[in-house]
Amino acid sequence: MTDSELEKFKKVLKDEKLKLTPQRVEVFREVCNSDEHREAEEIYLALRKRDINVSRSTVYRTMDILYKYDLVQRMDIGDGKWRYEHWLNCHQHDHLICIRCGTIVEFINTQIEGIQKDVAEKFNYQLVRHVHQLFGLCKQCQDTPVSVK
Amino acid sequence: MTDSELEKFKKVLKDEKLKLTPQRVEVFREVCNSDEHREAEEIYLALRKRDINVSRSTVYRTMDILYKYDLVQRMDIGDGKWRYEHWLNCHQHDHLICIRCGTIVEFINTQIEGIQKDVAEKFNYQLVRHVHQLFGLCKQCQDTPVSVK
DNA sequence: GTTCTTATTGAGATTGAATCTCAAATGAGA
DNA sequence: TCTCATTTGAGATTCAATCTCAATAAGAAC
Repeated sequence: MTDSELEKFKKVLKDEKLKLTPQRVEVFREVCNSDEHREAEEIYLALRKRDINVSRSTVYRTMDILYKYDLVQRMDIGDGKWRYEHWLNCHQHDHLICIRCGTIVEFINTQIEGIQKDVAEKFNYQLVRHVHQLFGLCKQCQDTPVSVK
Repeated sequence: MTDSELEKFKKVLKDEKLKLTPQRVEVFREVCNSDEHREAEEIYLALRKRDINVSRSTVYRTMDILYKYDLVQRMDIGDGKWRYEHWLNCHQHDHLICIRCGTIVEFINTQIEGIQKDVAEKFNYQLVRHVHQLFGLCKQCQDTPVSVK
């Protein structure tokens, strides 16, 4: 977590009249210091592993705040769990997801962004956000035979 | 539900050694005879409304079969519920979703399909499926002021 | 048509991620 | 330092989906 990230977080809390608590800072730090796409539960467990005591409830509530004020991005790959990734200083990107091992890779394609705008315009929709996920087998999983027990 | 749709369903059941039950046929009929994107619960309620008694469990289980054998398509718009649409004789398409009223519109863009293939290839992923959803405000919701109570 | 076997159904219990409740603790403005 | 609204933690609750299991029914064999 860089100083500027922390300052941005403090500013959001101040602007929204939310309190700066050690728990919120620790949750934000945990998210900033990882490039993974993790579930709330994984973030909670990572904090516990570092002997930082923040309740599950507070992790969920803090993730809601971070998402609401654009300090993290979240994604849903269809398994009923939100996955979070740090978002400050990031560019808009989409995801390639391995259906076997779960590896998530980010991709950027400006051409698609333009087409999306055209499609929305054609249907008279005012575009707000989008979800674009490609599911497949990563190289390693293509080359690894499925284990048979 | 056309005869050919029913025949296709019967063929799948036969091929997979699954039994042709009145409940399964009624669930399939209900899905075929609507162009909406509905949740399992909505399909269950629609059946009840027509005085067709199929349990909630059976609706869920039948939707699993229909999805598994490509007789319906399903989508997840991030609210934790699967939405199903009939799929036979349909072309691959993606969705525009109104974030206020929930209206779902389908769109097809062959250009994006090509780009997706390129992206997957670039990252050495063997593309299996994709999710592409555009969220925004439909024309009507743009023009309707938010009601204040 | 009858019998037999196995799959299917229905009702309710269970799961699991996320949200809610509420008493106790704590920021932060005065 | 005082005050008070906000936040926290622990456990209860929600809700879609899945599981369990006894009763039922499909459909193959005869």
